[in-house]
Amino acid sequence: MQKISNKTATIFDVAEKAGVSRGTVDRVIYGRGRVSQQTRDKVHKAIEELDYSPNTNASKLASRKEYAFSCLIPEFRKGDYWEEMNNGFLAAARDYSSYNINLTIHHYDQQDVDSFIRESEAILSEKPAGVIMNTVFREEVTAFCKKLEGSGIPYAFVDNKIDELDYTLYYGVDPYKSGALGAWLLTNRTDPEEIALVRLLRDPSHKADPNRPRRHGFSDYIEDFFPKCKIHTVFIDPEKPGSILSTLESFFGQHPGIRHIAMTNSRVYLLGEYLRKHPSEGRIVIGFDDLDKNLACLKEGIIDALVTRHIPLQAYNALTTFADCIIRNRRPAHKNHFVHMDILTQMNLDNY
Amino acid sequence: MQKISNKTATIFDVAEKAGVSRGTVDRVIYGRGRVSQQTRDKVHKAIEELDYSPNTNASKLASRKEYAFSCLIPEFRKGDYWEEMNNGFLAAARDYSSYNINLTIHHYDQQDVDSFIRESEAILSEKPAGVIMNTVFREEVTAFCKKLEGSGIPYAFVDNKIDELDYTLYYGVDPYKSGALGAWLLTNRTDPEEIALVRLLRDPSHKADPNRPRRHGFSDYIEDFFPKCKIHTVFIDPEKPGSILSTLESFFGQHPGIRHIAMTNSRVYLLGEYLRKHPSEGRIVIGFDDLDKNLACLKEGIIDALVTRHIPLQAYNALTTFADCIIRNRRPAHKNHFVHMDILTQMNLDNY
DNA sequence: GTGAAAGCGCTAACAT
DNA sequence: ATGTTAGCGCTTTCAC
Repeated sequence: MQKISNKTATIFDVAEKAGVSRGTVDRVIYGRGRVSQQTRDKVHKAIEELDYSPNTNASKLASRKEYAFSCLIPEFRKGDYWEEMNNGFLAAARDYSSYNINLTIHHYDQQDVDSFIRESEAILSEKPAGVIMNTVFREEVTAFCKKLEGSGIPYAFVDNKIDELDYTLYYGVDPYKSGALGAWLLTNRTDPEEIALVRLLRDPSHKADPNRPRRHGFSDYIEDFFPKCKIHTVFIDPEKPGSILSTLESFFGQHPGIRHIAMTNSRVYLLGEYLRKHPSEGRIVIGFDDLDKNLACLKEGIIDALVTRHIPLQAYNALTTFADCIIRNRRPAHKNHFVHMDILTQMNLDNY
Repeated sequence: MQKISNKTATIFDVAEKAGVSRGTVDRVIYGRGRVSQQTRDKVHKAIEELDYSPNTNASKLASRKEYAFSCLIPEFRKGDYWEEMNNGFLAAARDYSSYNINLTIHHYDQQDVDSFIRESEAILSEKPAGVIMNTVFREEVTAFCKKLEGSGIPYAFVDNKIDELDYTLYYGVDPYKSGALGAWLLTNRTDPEEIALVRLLRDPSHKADPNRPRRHGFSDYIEDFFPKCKIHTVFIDPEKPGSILSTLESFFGQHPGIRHIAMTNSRVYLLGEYLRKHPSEGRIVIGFDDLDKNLACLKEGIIDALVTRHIPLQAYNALTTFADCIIRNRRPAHKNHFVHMDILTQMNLDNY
């Protein structure tokens, strides 16, 4: 029999033991003011001896300082990947509202660098307590981050990152590994001779290619394990949904031997119409991310597996962890928080 | 651009708007006392109009009532399944200590019904605010729950449940489905002709067989999809680790054609020695639950996949959700909380 | 550099 | 049946 009860020490106990006031203990813990080294030591000693840890409820309740966070992510349409992210941020902001957090989410057009620059300038003028963003435009993100550093504003990355920068926190999967996992799933059942990698046609002028690491993880895996396998790339145009079916019919007409199909972006559901119209025994289709439309395809049985993680949860955790760091004036326990990748199939689709 | 800020209404605002005192609002919200229907309506109206929701930080902080929870689960050795569960409960109790929760965990011997009865009697005499347990001994659990109902003590199940009983909450996977998922994983790569199902030899007198539903899910799947496949059962004795290797060598010596091996309990790591000593190309081994030892086998590559979920998290969520219900005097949003089943392979083992 | 004290929003015991 | 009020443990402003 084990008993857990709960007479935890309070800040008052620490103050008493250290022979100082509660205010001083608070200063020591969070580095909120100048405290003499001597008092600092006494307080740390008392904390240790009492095994004190702050009551977060009281802390949140009493905290009256306002923290403004800015978020800079791609704009989206209903059901898109970034809508899920957005929802996660909103949920975090709501749940942390008792911490006096407010969040401003800025959206930019992934096809338009200028929109990114415009929004990032807007954020700078807001002087937020912290910024959280993804890193599609490498160069511009770097420039923005340097400015943030200049203003002493900490920033965090979600989904992808730029290793060279001094970010506070990263939350996301290892994209390269996720690509490899997708390749494994695709080839687990049967060895591939030819693979179709379906990609999204994007405006050739735009500079972002956020899925590159994942794609490389995918193709490296295939090259390593199936060196004789040929990967065919076919582009479909998400802006012209009506064209997708015929593009695919024409492509697969020319490559009748392909049984393995993958899409390394989040929109494998775009294949739905084609797959439904051309059922094929022994064909395997994999995709990424748990968009509702993707899950529906999985359920329907026209795609076989998804590599994903809880998107909103990732955003939620990123913001709350980042906020905790800033409020507590701390660095995070882990700077890089790699998120576990889930494998989703028809067999374990429920309750996700 | 979206802005989320946070001027949430307080209980004071609600009281003012409804023209009553804060105490009354509290009574209405949590049904803590007698309030006239008229005031009740006024308060509900004010809550609605202000979109009020209680500040949980303040709530937890102010709550001084003590809640004693009792937990009744199997005893365990280091690294066992139930140790993980136990850890989850402990973590929940710690995190909720500011809610004045204390937890008493009772352990019984899964081989010994009497120990279960003894511990359950002890719990009854403790008169806890709630009891959380698993349901290995169907009959005795039922009797115990009836007594709890008689004393007005709510109870929750983890891991498995007895549908007929009036439990407050259940947290766990659908065990039947988890078995089917295991079977799918086992047979995904190659069709099986013969399967070895390795089971634990247990004292024949003991009444518990907690893995039966999972085993049935497993075998039903195989029968459905591979009707010609023969499932061989072999028992190993976990109490005599030294005997396992020879048992398996003898068994597989007699069945040299077997390439598919499954264990539907949590201890697939017990096969480690045999698998390591007898490597075999094209053999597939699957197991259940993310015990550290199982994960090590997965990493080593001697087993191929695990079906699992975050065990401590499941316990954690079960206790915290249950406690919330009791403290708030509410029923849970979902009585049955089916947990998602994760597929773990070498490819997505990291960061789990 | 440090202490004192007024809240934060809520609960629960005590009044009425 | 409803109002009043003293805390819960912490933050933060204001004094010194």
